[in-house]
Amino acid sequence: MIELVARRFRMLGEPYRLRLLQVLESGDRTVGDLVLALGGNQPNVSKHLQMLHDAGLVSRRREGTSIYYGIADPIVFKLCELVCLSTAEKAREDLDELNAVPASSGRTKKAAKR
Amino acid sequence: MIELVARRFRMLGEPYRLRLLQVLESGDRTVGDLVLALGGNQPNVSKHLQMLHDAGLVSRRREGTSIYYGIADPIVFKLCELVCLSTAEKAREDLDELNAVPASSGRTKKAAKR
DNA sequence: TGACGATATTACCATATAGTGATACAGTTT
DNA sequence: AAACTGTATCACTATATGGTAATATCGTCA
Repeated sequence: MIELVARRFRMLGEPYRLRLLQVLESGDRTVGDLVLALGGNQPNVSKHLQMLHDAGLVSRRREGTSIYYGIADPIVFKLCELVCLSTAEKAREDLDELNAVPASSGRTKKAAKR
Repeated sequence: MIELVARRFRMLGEPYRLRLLQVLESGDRTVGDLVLALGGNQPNVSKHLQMLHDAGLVSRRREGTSIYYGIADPIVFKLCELVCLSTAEKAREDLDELNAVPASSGRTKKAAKR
């Protein structure tokens, strides 16, 4: 069970796949559309889409010679929203922490506390 | 930005790390505790904890010679809950789909529609 | 200070995964 | 059926990642 959950997170742990999902959020697209929208070559896009489909995150339907992919599980966006918020907050904290060390450029105190 | 979000998802895409977080949900633990609780060797556990700490998901505090790790960002559990629900649902659907093909053992109709 | 317990780091190997070019396959049109 | 378009698959390489053993580091206590 944990293995399945981890696998799902891994699907979202790839920037290109996140961008694919991001484009699909505005509506179904063909493989060609996605290649044009994001760059990269077609086999790679197909491979990522295949993985997302196997994981049940995107849907697939044939229309003539084209194949349209779409979001199958909207949970993706809830997840991304949560992670975005949390990530942004951490980034802000990291900045504050840097500013909290008003020392000059060189290694002034200790590099960190380990 | 997308890179950071993806990195965060990747942190959750490893079964052993999910189990670490699962144990930490019930309270802070030392590295030794976690080694005992989950098995595996100490360097590996330390490495995973280090990664989780770098990602801002767990906290770390020293107490004598021991180091206690704890959950730093409770978002983890919201995420896991969502993914668990969604994963379980997909598993159920997959089962239904299998049952919907009442055919016998061999390849009776088509393997799949590709 | 020297020995000890707890944790971190290093070095290494094995495996998984992403990217890419060539090619195969499916559907359409003629 | 042949040619064409769109998509999937294969084969390969490069890189990233996890597991493990050996070793270093840190804090404590005698």
